[in-house]
Amino acid sequence: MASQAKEKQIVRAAEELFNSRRFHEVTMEDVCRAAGVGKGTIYRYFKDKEELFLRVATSGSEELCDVVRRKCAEGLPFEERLVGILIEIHQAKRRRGLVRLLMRSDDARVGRLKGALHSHFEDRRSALISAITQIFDEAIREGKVRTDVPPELLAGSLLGMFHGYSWHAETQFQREEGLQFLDLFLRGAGARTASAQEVRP
Amino acid sequence: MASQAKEKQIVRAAEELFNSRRFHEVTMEDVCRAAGVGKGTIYRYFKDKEELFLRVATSGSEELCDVVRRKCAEGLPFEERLVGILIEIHQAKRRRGLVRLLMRSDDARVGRLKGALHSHFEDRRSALISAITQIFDEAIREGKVRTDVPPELLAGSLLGMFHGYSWHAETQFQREEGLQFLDLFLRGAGARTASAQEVRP
Amino acid sequence: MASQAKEKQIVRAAEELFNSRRFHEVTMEDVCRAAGVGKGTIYRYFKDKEELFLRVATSGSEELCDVVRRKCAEGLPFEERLVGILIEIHQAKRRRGLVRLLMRSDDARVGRLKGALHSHFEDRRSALISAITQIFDEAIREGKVRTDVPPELLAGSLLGMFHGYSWHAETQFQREEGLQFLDLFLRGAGARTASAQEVRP
Amino acid sequence: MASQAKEKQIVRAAEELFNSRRFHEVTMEDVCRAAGVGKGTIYRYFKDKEELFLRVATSGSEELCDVVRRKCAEGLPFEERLVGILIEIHQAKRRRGLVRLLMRSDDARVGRLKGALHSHFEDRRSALISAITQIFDEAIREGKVRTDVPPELLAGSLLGMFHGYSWHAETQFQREEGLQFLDLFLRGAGARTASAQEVRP
DNA sequence: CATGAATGAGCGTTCATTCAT
DNA sequence: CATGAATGAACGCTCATTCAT
Repeated sequence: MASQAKEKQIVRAAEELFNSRRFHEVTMEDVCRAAGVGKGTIYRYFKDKEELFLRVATSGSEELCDVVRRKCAEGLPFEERLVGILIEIHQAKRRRGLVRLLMRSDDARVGRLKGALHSHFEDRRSALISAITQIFDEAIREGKVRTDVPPELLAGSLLGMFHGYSWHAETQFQREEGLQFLDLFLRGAGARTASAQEVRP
Repeated sequence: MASQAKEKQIVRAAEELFNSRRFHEVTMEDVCRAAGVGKGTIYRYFKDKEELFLRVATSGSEELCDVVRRKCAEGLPFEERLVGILIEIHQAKRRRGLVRLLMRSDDARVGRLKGALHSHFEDRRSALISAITQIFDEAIREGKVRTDVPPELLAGSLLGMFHGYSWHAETQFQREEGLQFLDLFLRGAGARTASAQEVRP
Repeated sequence: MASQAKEKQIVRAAEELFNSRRFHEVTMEDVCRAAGVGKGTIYRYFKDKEELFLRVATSGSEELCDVVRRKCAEGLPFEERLVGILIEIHQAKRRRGLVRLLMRSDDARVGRLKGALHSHFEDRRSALISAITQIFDEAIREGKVRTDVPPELLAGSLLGMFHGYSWHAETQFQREEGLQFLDLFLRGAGARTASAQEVRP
Repeated sequence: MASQAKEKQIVRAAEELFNSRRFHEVTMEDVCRAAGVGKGTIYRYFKDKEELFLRVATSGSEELCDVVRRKCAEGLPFEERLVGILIEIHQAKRRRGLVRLLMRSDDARVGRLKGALHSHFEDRRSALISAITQIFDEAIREGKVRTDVPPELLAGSLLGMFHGYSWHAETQFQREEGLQFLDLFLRGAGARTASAQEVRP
């Protein structure tokens, strides 16, 4: 059906605009011009501006969640899977700024999304967190990760630290950087004492 | 001078409103009603709505920066100073939602603040980061922190991880939780091997 | 021809809608949904919304006029014919609110109908009035009605009084009520003096 | 207070427009232009277009009711009072077309006025009817009017007949025409028989 | 200085109308 | 012919901003 395509067309145009300007700075006129459709057309697909915004926000995150879940299921060592996920997240952040919302859903904006949409959005965040939590669950069982911190908290911390870390690496983020970061996360910022160093030859 | 007081009055009222609603959902009428001043009065203190918003955002962060800088200068062990700072940040986040901007100034919103105000705002973030960076500098000199990661990156990572970590601890965050978190940050999420554990008696 | 049927289908649907909502509250979408036809189809039968509205208004009145004219031609005593007409009018008002326009074509709305359509509509009113006027003409010739008031004025007055009178008798209006009303119209509201009463045994 | 004046200014401008065009043909821009005020100003006084329309409709009728009530209280013969009232109504209809609504409040438009405003409007009509009803009450006590028709029905009929009658006398309507009309109403349209004529010498 | 009534540019939204299918 | 997705002119309404009091 052609309408699927047109909807995507609108979402994509809106995405770009919402990423570079604030909600109230983006006019529906901007969106329809950017999307190359008539003004009324947008309203065939979205009840109002708010719904369009929400859709843009959630659509990005949905895709990311799918990719992440797939990565989780891969039969690789947990470090490799985490690095893969981080790379995906980093790319998604660059492509679609709104995914950022996912990483800080305490945002006032998200807090006020209404009803079903709100929970749908929260679900996305949970989905991301819980996908990563699963990896930590396995890693704990394998004795690879400390057991005194709930895996969920580990997942949240990983995501948070990555957000702060990748701040400086705006350009690209590939396997190598991913491993560096993971080393910081897994071994900690503390100095390695002589004997501790020996442990990891 | 009375105007100082009135200005604070307006900022405080606006702060509360901007924390619970989006920029475009807060009207100047709301602000002046909440502040108990006439509508025109606001314009004696702030050029326009945007400037008011910025002021609210920056004023919160400015206070936080001051507190953090003071904490940094205290002659305590670096772990204690970090915990003190984290507690302050946590409280500031609860009091003033806009401080959150500080912790993720990659936010599209901040990215578009104009001219002098933008850099002034960026400065706040840098101030926070660099205050913490200083602590890490010292800690590196004392051999307490790993040297293969630039201290600035450590500061960013700490802040980020804290953001993710404290997400689950919405209620309160005191010295004890601070130490737990710091342990995670410094020793990492990886499992302690037998010999490594011995190192830290 | 099928188009005749489809046109009627549309008019009937529109009729119902225009009776319960104002012109601007009825959308063409409402009409086509109610009529069970495509949106574009309406435009094959009516130039625009205005024309549809007019057609609805006039179509109701046209039917009424036909019935009234037929009643006029019946060879009954003039009182009986008038009562028959009133009953028809009353029913038409209930069925099709727009007939009301007929009875008060001074309505601002009617006053602005354009060109040919306007006069066509005015014609309907005239038709109604003149049908009744004919009856009065005959009655005057028979010496049954006062001669100092132009029959046209009598017709208008009858219609008007009936409108006010029937206001209270929303439910039903049959021969008996018709005769009561006619008595008021013909003998007047004034008290019957003793001798005057004698006159009508 | 100046706002009273400005409100009246707006109502008057709107009145003129609503009298010559339909609700949906009058734009708020038209109104504010005609009233000589800014667009936003209207919204300080009226919640929306609907409320403005309602106000226009009711304000005209309120004034008329006052005048009519005053006329009712005058110590004149009932015929004189009725004529006075009719003249007022006629003038009001010419000045303010919306008063017409009063005379046909079965209008779909009125039927859908919401809540308090609806009843307020219905009240006006009742007020008009009941003022006239009072006159008939008195006249009945004086034996001047027939007793077999409820005075309320007489009032409604009078108003209705007058509406139909005055249709032809668009120009002016003064005491003389009033008496002619009243004669029709009181003595009826029926022919005066010889003896009946004698009764009223 | 403080106020809030007044303003009007500009926005979101609607809906009559068109036209490719 | 019938359809309904697409259109965009036009509208109601908001609200940041001004300025007379």
